[in-house]
Amino acid sequence: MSKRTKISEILRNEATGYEVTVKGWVRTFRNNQFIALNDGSTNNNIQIVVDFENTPEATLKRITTGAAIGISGTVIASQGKGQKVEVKAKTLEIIGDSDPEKYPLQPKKHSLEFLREIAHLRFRTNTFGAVFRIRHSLAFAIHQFFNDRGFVYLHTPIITASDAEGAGEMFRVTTLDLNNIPRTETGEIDVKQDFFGKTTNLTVSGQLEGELAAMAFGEVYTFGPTFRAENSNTTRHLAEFWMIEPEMAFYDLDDNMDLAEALMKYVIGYTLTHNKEDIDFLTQRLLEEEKLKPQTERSEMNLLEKLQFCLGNNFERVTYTQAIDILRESNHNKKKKFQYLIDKWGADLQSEHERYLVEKHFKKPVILSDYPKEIKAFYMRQNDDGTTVRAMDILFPGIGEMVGGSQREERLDKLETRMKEMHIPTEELSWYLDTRRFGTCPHAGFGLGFERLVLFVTGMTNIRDVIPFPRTPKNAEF
RNA sequence: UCCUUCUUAGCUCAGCUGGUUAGAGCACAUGACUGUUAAUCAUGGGGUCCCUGGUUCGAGUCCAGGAGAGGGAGCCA
Repeated sequence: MSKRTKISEILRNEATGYEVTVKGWVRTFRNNQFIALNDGSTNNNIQIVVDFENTPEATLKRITTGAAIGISGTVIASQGKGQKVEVKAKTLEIIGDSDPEKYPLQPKKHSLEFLREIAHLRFRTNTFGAVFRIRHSLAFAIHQFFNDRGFVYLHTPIITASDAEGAGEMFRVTTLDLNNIPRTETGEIDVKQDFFGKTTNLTVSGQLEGELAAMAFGEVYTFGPTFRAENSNTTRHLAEFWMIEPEMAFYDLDDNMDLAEALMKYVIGYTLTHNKEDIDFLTQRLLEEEKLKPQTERSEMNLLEKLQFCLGNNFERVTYTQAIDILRESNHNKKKKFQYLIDKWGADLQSEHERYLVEKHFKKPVILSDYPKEIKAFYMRQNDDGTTVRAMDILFPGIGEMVGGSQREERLDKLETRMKEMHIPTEELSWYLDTRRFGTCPHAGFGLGFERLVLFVTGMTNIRDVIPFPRTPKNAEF
């Protein structure tokens, strides 16, 4: 068989009367005659019409759900109603059999939980086909966005020796024999004998390294895997996830917010034009799912409307202090409907509060800024009030924190003082402090959780369904 | 890690106050039909009722412990 044509191409141009070769995987085989074939180029299948009267019985029996087949034939206008064009098969080759008794996917609706257990096959379903094509588009659009603006894509290390970032529990990296750990005279693990001669971990953030490069290139971004050994079992946490971390010299917090908002809108807009079919499919899928819910729990907007709304409206920008006032004055708080009632300034917001602000009060993405310094990291720039820092979180409906960022403290004395207050070893991070010693400047950056972005754009609700092979506590399958 | 719900056929699920042979739809097999859209119709095979222990004449059902999964919380992206 010759070079194959992608199904997306045949369906897109709708032309007829020409010869093609298509290859893909059988979704269903109806009436001993009609194959719904999918090759992953689009969620839509192409209908193959088999001349069953002139095809060996043994071959027909091998056209089963999941089998890989190749067909050469003519693209013709379809006599049926479900599609405009179809391929009338001249030759049909079974490339890879699929035992229908053992193949777990059936032409029916499967639960997401079941598909998660067969993550190696779930790409072959409509839902996951759409999700992972969108995931690809979002990744591509992110690079496009930054490249268009002259940012340098920086690869920060995955193995790191600094454990001073305080961004959560880390995965230890070692080549020591765990059954026979070398000890020092005092009984501690002798890390000098380990591969790097010191304690090393998987990265929890590329931010500190990103800042170093920003002090040379002006604007950089990272996009890579990130690892957190937290024992989190939620629909929005993974032990291994992908994060985008831009870092920009000569930016203040407002510039930072502008960039983050522009990025989000650009990549969402990109998928709306390049993944229209997949988004339409997911929108439909969600609508059907919502039919099962009581009226009151249904969303006001469908997925497509939600994404369009997000593009057409500015994100609401409020300070932490304003947010506390809104929450405190809300009927929800007065009627004591919050599990944690808002009384005094300074407490960290619970996710019920964030959800109230985003989903009930503003009904759109919200950028919260200027948090109390006690609940934020050491590197954030201190405001003149002495109590808040130039931090910002972008909260999205249904997802919560999608972006966390800040203007960085560029003043060496202030930074060192804060590090000492928070017991961050300054000697170990001397290389980081060098940026403040040699040509320091105002700068800012943020971290965007890639899977959370994919969650929002696809309308999926569990983060394990938007990464091919999720790593979570007690689970590293595939 | 905490709270909570769940675990019955390949999948989705029913199984009442404990009762004798555990059901349905889909899938699968066989046959019929042959322009079907998750094709249809007929027939058929298919079960460690998550595991361990207990209560009872009798446990899918009740109790205890364990494992796994879902949802919520904390932590965060």
